[in-house]
Amino acid sequence: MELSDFELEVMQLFWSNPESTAPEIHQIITVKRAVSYSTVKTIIDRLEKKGALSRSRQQGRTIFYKPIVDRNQLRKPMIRDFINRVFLGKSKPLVAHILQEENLTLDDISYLESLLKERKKELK
Amino acid sequence: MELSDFELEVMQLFWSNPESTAPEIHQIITVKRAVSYSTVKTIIDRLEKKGALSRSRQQGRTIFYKPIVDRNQLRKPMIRDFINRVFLGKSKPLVAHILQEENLTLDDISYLESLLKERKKELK
DNA sequence: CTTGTTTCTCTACAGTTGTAGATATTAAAG
DNA sequence: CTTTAATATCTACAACTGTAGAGAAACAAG
Repeated sequence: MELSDFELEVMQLFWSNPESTAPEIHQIITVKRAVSYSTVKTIIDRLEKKGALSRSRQQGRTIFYKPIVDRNQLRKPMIRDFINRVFLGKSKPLVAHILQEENLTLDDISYLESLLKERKKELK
Repeated sequence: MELSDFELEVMQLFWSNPESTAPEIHQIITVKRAVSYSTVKTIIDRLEKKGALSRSRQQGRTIFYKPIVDRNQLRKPMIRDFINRVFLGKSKPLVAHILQEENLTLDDISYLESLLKERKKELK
């Protein structure tokens, strides 16, 4: 499933708030930046057409939508694609960059260390 | 600097082969998939217009281009952007996914472990 | 009921992207 | 020199994307 930036942004909101309406999503986005209701509704329509959302129920005129595709399911190919495009397919430099440049708490680090330990065990 | 997928693909080739010509780049891409010379040249023209490439010299009719923007310099905002779009700004789940799902050698793991150790030292 | 408000539907449009043909121009080959 | 091959330039176009207005339809309020 191919999603544009804005489509993905809207999907994120649906994943965080399943069973939402177009006005609600519009409301949330409006807090951060100005965008008209029409625009948001258009994106939702496109997501519906792409099969990423579906109508779950209706209250008066108002339509409730819910995500069809799973967040983690989408993330997987997106990560692979990103690594391919930006890092020539090699994941190590991406991880290295993040470990060096991005904010991580001590807890994060411990957790990631434990993941590495796991992987190491499997490989040996 | 905003680059499309294809533009990025071409830039990758220039980063790997600085001082290349349009026919050369076309040649390389053609090995993997069919695309006409025109198409490739259009992308190169756009990259030049965006200031990502510049003409370095000419041999007869043939123009040599070289990358202006730096690969790592571009990667940085792209990673941030990706984390924002796909992971709501949190880098841990991205790293976690890669550590669990992507191919890593024992050497990769040791290296990443050492990076984590570094970060830990700084945080304490 | 009438009127204002909310929400939906439909249509539109400009910018970007991937795609490539037509044409011009130069270099190479004979 | 003429012909051929290589390269560059210019133009075009359909699909996708972000953007939103106009109008319809239905609900809420008086």
